[in-house]
Amino acid sequence: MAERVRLIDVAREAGTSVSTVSRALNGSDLISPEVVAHVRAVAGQLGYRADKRAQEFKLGRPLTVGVTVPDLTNPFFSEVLKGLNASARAGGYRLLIGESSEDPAEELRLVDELVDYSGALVLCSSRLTRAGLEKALAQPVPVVCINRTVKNAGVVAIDYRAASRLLLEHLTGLGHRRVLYVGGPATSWSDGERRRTLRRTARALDVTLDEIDGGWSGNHGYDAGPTVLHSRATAVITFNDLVGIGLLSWMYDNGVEVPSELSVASYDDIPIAAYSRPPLTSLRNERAKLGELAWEQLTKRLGGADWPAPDLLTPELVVRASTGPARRRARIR
Amino acid sequence: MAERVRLIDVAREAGTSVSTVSRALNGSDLISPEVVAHVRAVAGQLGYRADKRAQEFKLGRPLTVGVTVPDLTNPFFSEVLKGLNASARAGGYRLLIGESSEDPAEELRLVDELVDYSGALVLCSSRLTRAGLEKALAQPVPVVCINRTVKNAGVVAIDYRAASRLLLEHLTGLGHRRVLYVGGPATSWSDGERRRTLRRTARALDVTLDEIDGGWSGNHGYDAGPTVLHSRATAVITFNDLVGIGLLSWMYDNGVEVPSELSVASYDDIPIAAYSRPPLTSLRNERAKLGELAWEQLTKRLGGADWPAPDLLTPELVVRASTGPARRRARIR
DNA sequence: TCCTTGCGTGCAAACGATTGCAACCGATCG
DNA sequence: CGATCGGTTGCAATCGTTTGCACGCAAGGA
Repeated sequence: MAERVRLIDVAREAGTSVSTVSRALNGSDLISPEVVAHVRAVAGQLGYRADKRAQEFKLGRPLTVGVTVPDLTNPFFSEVLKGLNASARAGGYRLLIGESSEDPAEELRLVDELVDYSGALVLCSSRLTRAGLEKALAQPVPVVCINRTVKNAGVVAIDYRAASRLLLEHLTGLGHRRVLYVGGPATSWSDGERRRTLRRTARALDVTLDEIDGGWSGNHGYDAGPTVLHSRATAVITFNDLVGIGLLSWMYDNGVEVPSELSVASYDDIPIAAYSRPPLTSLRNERAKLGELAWEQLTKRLGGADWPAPDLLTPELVVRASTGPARRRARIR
Repeated sequence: MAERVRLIDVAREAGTSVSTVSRALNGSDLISPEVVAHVRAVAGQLGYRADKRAQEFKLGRPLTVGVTVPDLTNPFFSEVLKGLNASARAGGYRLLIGESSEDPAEELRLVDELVDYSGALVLCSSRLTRAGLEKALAQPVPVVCINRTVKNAGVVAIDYRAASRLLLEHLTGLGHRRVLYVGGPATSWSDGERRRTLRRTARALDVTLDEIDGGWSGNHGYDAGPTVLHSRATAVITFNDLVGIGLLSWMYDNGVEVPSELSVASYDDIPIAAYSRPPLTSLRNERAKLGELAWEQLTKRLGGADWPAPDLLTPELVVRASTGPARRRARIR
């Protein structure tokens, strides 16, 4: 811990004025090379670091992007953040991260707070109500939504239509005709999309689709075990891998063989999905890319352009051992 | 997206001066209640929001805490961040998060950058070299290290001595006399601590301890499978749960029964550990609490006090099905 | 020699908020 | 009726940096 060195200290030491120092350090061209060298040397020696707060303050625009995520501990969001963070930093911006704990009210509070510090907002899998979202969009900064489509904002999302089709076609290919969807958080737009596209595709493929409510974590999946068992479905699709892994765990504890008695597949393909038992069939999506695209949209918008068209990312099905041929008849216990 | 409302706009609208508005909004006591009410009303109606950058700039100290973590996608770090974030926000600070991707050089770069914006630094499981750490501590802001002990800084860490003892006593209680440790990243201080304390405790308990190198993720554990199998150990301790789950997965793929043929235990107890197959015996630690304690140390220090004594958190062993009685003889294949 | 030209430099004004200090007001007291 | 005082309010300085503008000075042309 030492004292901060300011521009004026460098100026004094270099025997010149603050403006000269500023220009020398910022590489203005209307200044002599020798002075630049000298000032640079003095600044380096004194360990001068520009006060970014003062700098940004003067320059006007905040070089910060506020981001909200429902849950920091979910690998899906961490990886989106990873991608966004990398891109934003490369563009000279930094991230201010807020976690809403899956709570719409808290998310609204976060938006309200982040906007005070940020020049732009990214809402990742926003759990906001329609009205809340309107309010967020009314803020004096551009907003990008990841995994939620909305007007007057940037949109980057996973193509759930393609996703659901991949899943269901894989399952029908294995002979499944009755599929159960274990849902996610009620406030999740992406859960809604998954349901909508699954229904639609199921109709097209002549598959019977049942749905139950679930949640976003392992225990939600585990708790769904009994209901799943008593359903007449031969295959289950879970909201995400954590739910899927929880469900697999219940099946294991209760002696249900996967996939011979029941197939399980899921969305997201987080890394640990490859190491569940059996390894989970899941939809791989480029999460980091979601973050990168969000940043791209933002830069375009900050550059003065209109919002570009939504970016849709098509996932890829990773088939593992948790899905297999359907049994001819429903399980009987 | 609307125009920003400034203090002067409110002043004009309320027919008063900026100082009065400022005082009214900040609750100064030398101002008449009616004016306060009026100004508040006008400000609210205009949707005034103080420019935090200007505010902080004027006030001098940055209300930001910079944090580095090796890997955002590791649930351990996400939860530490969760705790730290909650405490810091309650204290009026916000978090600037940097991810080093387990790379010491990148971490150093991050520290360098974060310090420009932050009034304090928290290094979470710092992978910095000794020299790098010295450099970080020379920055003009207070620094707290989570899971790394160091002088002239705040320290919050898990009590690995107690942790290792809990693990080894559990295993010896089950009759294991030969234990293998599958290690973590070479740059990890906590891996060093785990090794050191395991060795020491093993000696005390008269257990033979072997060690191999591993890593921090599921595939590191999976890849360690063959080596583990050919070792003569009857029990394995892994660097963390991800490694443990990866190892379990290999054992499953290769027909090794856990725990009858091999016991597996681990550090951290991330949520998904309960849903591996078999569920993983692991050391639960209060990760969020690590973040909270880090904040506490920081506030004390920012308040002018010296660094308090290091906080050590004792973990709790959660026994699940991945550990069981040792076989009488080493596995033969 | 004087005036232009142009480069290099410094002065001072911003950015938006906070705050010490002085000014002002009405009321009370001598 | 004038001085004093407590309670409110506004003026202006300030935080550290950037930048428009004006100034100084040397060189070159008339």
